[in-house]
This record gives sequence, structure tokens and C-alpha cells, in this order.
Amino acid sequence: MIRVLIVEDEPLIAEAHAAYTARIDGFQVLSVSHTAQQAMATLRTTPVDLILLDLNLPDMNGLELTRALRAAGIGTDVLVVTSARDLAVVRSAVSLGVTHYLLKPFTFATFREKLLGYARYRSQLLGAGQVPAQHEIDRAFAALRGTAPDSLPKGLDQNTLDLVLGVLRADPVPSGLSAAEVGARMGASRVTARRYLEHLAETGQVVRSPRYGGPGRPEVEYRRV
Amino acid sequence: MIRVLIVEDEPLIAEAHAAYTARIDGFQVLSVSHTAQQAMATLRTTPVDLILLDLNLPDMNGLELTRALRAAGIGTDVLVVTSARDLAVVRSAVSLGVTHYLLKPFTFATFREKLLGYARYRSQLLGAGQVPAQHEIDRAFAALRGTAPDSLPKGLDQNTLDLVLGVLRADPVPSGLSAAEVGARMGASRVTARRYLEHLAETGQVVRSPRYGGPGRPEVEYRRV
DNA sequence: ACCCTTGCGTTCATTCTGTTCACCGGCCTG
DNA sequence: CAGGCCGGTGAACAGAATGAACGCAAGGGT
Repeated sequence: MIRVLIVEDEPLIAEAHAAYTARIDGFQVLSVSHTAQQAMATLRTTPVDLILLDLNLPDMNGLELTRALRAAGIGTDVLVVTSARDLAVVRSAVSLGVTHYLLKPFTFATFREKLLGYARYRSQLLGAGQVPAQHEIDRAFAALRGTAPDSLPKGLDQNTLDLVLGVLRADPVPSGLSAAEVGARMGASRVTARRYLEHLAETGQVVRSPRYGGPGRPEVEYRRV
Repeated sequence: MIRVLIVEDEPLIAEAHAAYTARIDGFQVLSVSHTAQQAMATLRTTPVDLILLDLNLPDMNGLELTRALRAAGIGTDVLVVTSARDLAVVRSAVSLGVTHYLLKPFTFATFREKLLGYARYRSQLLGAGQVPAQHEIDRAFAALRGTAPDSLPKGLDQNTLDLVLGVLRADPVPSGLSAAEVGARMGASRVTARRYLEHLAETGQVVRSPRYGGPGRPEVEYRRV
């Protein structure tokens, strides 16, 4: 059982994370802290395996808390949960040894994927015996970081999805593209392009809007957000 | 150009690592330290991107040096090079944010693989723009940790792998080949060809892309990078 | 109102994928 | 030398992803 400490100042969100964590086999929420001070105190008295850490705390930045932990010789693994889309923050987090970096908002599937990746890493290192070989270490590192992608609904293919996204990104005119245009540019049919565009629309990565003008039914154009 | 500091007490080995590093495109050996004190002093005055760190130093354990760096707010990335096959050491290293853990003795191929993995991680994070999305962070983490092991996974044979690579190289059309085509050209079944092509794809030596056209499910074509 | 035009949204045959499982040959063991 | 095991292969199969075809929806023109 992996013991988890949740550090999050917003009570509602902390509650949500706790509920998420409890739903995953092998994980157990040990405690919830709302400030960095509180977290430090808890960690001094209670053995914890993994910290779910919000970076935005009232009394101290989450990265500083991590640094303080490391300085104190506490090597507990940390999973950062934040809405900070800042490259410098990501790099700092990596250098401080956080196991994963999860951007808010996230779906339960994404959340679970990260926790399960951590569980894999853990079991591989613990189960490896006393004399790990290079390839065992590699496997453990890969389990830690190599993420199983959010599984797509049936009928969709990751390669094709990447192609569609590539076409949308590469479009010089940011006004949007119709399904037929996307299909032509990626070398597939309108039907296929549409399937993926609709998926992207449903998952909020793209917006649909009608394009009026000529005679006939208006076209639907898709634009990245 | 990635600036590298080598920290290794044994002069001969330090020299070897420096030579290895210099042989890899994009890496530049900035300095060599033989003690932790020396390394600290160098880092205070010189900007360094990556530290190749031997754990066994005369004046201080390498992990302690790393912890001291973090405590001092120095987030330089660290690649640990050691012969310590100790699980606790590996876990500590991870929690302190080392990018890779390389067991001595190693071949040049293994060494280069780790450095190139780091270079991939770096370029992905730097090139991502200011607003990374979750999947971009995931890709960067995967590049950092997803390693291609030297030894082939079970079920694969070096001779067959060479054959597949030969077929891909000999292809006059550089547009890519399907698994069935590769299989036919090497005199093996599609299933076998696919096994090896997928391995090559996972280790980044080959890219997969769908090939659309007529009715029916699209083919996957594999192309060397 | 009415028709005309044009693209949408869906269905379904088609083709290739991904996986499983039995087989074959070599190697170690008793 | 028999028997079991293991690593590598391919035949067979279930089903996944695509596009041609088609009826209908949604605009403009008169």
C-alpha cells in the first residue's frame, strides 16, 4: 500500500484529490495538509511514500518546500499538481526529483495514469533484488516516466490523431479549417478527418464554428483553442 | 551546445568520460573536478547544463553533493555514474532529481544513449514554447527516462534485426515500407517483420505513419529517421 | 414559398492490424 | 539418449480504422 500525503490549500480541491487517490488500488491517503508548515510537521512524524503537492501554497512555494525536504534529507517522492505552465518551473521540478508533473485541470484517467506509473516504478525497484543491473534501472526509470497515453476511444488511432493536430498547427491561417481541407492536407478522406476533429471538439481541444458565404449548406470549420 | 562538468576523482576515468562526451554531437566538456569542493566552486562561477557525477568522491558522497546543490538553489541536471548497485542509492538519486543513473562499467553506446536522451528532453522542453501542455510535458519526461536498452528484449534476434535494417536501408523509395512489404523482402512473415519494426519504432530508430488511400483500414508504414 | 446548391452526418463493405497460440529447433538436465 | 524448457517464428482470427456512397440539413437565390 502506497501512503500518500496531499498538500493543497484549497479544501475542496484537496478533498477531490483525496477521493481520486482513494479510488485507485494500492494507494491510501494518509493525511491532508493545507500549508507547507503543516506538511513539514506531518512528514517529520509520519512515514509517507508519495506527496501530491500543489505548488501554490499560502506560506511557501511548493518547490521551496521540496527543496527544504531534500535539504533535510527527506527523500519522499513528490508528484507536482499545478496549473503553472511555466518551463522554468517544470525544469526546477525535475531537478528536484519530482516523479511527475500534472497540469490542472486533469481528468481522472490522466491522474490515475500518473499514479499507476509511479506504482510500477516502485514495484520494479523494490522487487528487483539487491543487485540491480543497468537494464533493470532503465526499466524502472522508464516506468516512472514513460506514460501510457490516455487511451483513445475505439475507432481512433494515435498516429492519425497526431497527423490531424499537426495539420491544424501547421495552418498559416489561424482562422480554422473545414474537415474536407484537413482531410486533403493530411492525405486522408473528409470522413476520417471529421472523425478526429469531432473527437478533438468533444475533448475541448478544438472549437467548431459555421462558415457562411456561398450557396449551399455552410461549412463547419475547426479551430484550435 | 550542452555544457558538461565531469566530477570524478580517478584522473584516468575522468579523462575517459571527457573523451566519450566530446565524441557526442552537441556536448562540450567545460571542466573536470576531482573533488566535491572543487565541483561546488566551479559551479558557483561557471554556468553548467549537466553534471556527470561519480558518487564515490574523496571528500563527500556524490548524493550529498547533489543535496547541497539543491539546497543552494542550483538546479543543474545531474547524471550519476557509479558502480553502486544499491537500491537505496538509486531511490535517493531519483528523489534528488538525477536525470539518469549509469552503472559502471558501461559501453560507449550505453553512455551515448543516456546523453542523447538528455539532449532530447532538453530540446523538447526548450522548444515547446511558453505554454506547455500536459502531453508535451509527458513527452519530455518520456524522452528523459524512456531509454533504449542495449540488449534486445526477449523474442528478438540480432540477425533478424540486422536483416530488417538492411531492407529498410536498401529501399530505393525513402517513403517508407509497410510491415507486409518488409516481411516479403526479407523472406519472413508480416508478423515477424512487424515485431522488429515496432521495436525499432519504440527505440526511436524508425517512425510509424499511416498510409491512407483506398477503402479499408490504412496501412502503417515505417520509415528510418 | 419554392427550388437549387453544397456540405454534413452516417452507414457499411473492405482491408489491414494486432494478438494469440501452436510449432519447430536448439540447449540444458538428468 | 529421452525429456523438458526456452527463444523465435508464422498461420489463423477477431476486430479496428478507413472511405465510397447516400439521404438529409441548411443555407442562398428568385
